[in-house]
Amino acid sequence: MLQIAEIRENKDVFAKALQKRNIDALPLLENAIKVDEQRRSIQGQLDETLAKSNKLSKEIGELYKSGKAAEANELKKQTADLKESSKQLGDQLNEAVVKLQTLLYEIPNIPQESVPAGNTDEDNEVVSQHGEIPVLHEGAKPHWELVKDYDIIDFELGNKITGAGFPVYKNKGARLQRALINYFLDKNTEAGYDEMQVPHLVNEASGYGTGQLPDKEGQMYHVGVDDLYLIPTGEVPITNIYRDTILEAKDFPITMTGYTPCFRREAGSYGSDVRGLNRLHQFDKVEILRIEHPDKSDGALDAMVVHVKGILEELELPYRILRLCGGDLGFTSTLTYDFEVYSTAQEKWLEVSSVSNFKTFQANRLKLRYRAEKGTELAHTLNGSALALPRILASILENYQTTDGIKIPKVLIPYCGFDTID
RNA sequence: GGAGAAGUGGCAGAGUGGUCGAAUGCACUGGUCUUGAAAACCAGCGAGGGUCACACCUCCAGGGGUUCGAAUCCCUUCUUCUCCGCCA
Repeated sequence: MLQIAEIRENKDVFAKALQKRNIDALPLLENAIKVDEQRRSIQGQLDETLAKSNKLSKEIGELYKSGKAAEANELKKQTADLKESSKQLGDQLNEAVVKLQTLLYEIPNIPQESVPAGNTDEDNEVVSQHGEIPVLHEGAKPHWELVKDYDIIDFELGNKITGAGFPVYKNKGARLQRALINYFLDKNTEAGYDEMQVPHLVNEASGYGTGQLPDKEGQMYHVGVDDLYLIPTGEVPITNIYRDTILEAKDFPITMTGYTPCFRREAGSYGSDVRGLNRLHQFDKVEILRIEHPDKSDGALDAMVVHVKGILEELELPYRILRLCGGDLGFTSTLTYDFEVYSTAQEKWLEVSSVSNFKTFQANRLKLRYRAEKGTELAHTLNGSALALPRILASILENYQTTDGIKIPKVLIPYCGFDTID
């Protein structure tokens, strides 16, 4: 959520930057400013009323103490009006605050200068491409056939137990899955990220903190009886560790990693995009997060990109890096790099990581600040996947297939304990 | 799940209807002293709104209520602790 004080000062700049998202934000911003003015005016009146009644109350107290009960009772009569109007003003203030809040929730984050203009994922800018796209043997198959042939992932079983999008990983498939999680966590902790193991269900406040609520409510599974949400990403619980926190400047940077399953309803998805492992209701992901001083967040994003590159290089998968265009940029992000791995058998690029700088957008909701020279300032938050499992798994299976079985990438062999799936 | 107790500033811990945004100690910051450090002493030190800056307003787990006035009384939710029960 943007800060109203910032909006007040940078209305036109913000509106211009938001054009990259193909929205005309000026009316939204102006409306927010208007409501904020109302809010401040009401607040002023309320404060004045409260100041008066505070003063009266003090006088009444002193009169009682000095035994002048009659005079005190006289003053009491004056408080009734004040009480009534402060109640009314309080209600009005509340209304204005909620209204402002609602408006602010609707305004997405300001894209950075470098974000390219564009509408859809076709307009994303390819920053770089790496690795060799392998030439597969005759009759190479997409992963959903391979997993059947080798009996390592069973979608039908998942259907039986739960429903579509909840696969069962079997034997070497399960082992490879575990290997990937451990490998990713090791890479991240070697790079200095502190490993966290967090709850997989979160409360409403956490959902608001990272921005899943109120707008993406439909994407999360909700446990009604206990009013808890299954996490759609580890970002939610891990970032919320620092909700309502004031850091010291020396605490920066805070770097964390964690493995969690992720649960997404994916309402409205269909077609070949959801085939096999391409889109699931439950999947595994290892996440990296950083909390940074505002001066350092741009550099931190670059460092995260380098880190994810390193992992993909080790896995020897062909990949490319995209800078998301304004139309494809997530609501809460100022700048996002997507990593896509090439699936040779499907002949398409699969997104395996998304690395973003949210600047103060999440921190404002989280009330995540640090002590600055004077007062407190909002910190910057960043996160990225390092990495999401299913599509990495899919591309390993597809790109490493041979007529003698599926080879395991060298770095994973020690984690798996085997070098071929056959 | 049942019974009881409790939730106050970074931490510890006073405060049970007015002068309390809150004693005191620790921690922290600045200063004096010292060759330097420690100790001692002096000063400062929560957050949010508001203002050019003050003033002023709000916040003592969350929400609601009583009262001229609430950290303090009442209701409710949450959390923690103790005992009992159940249990991976």
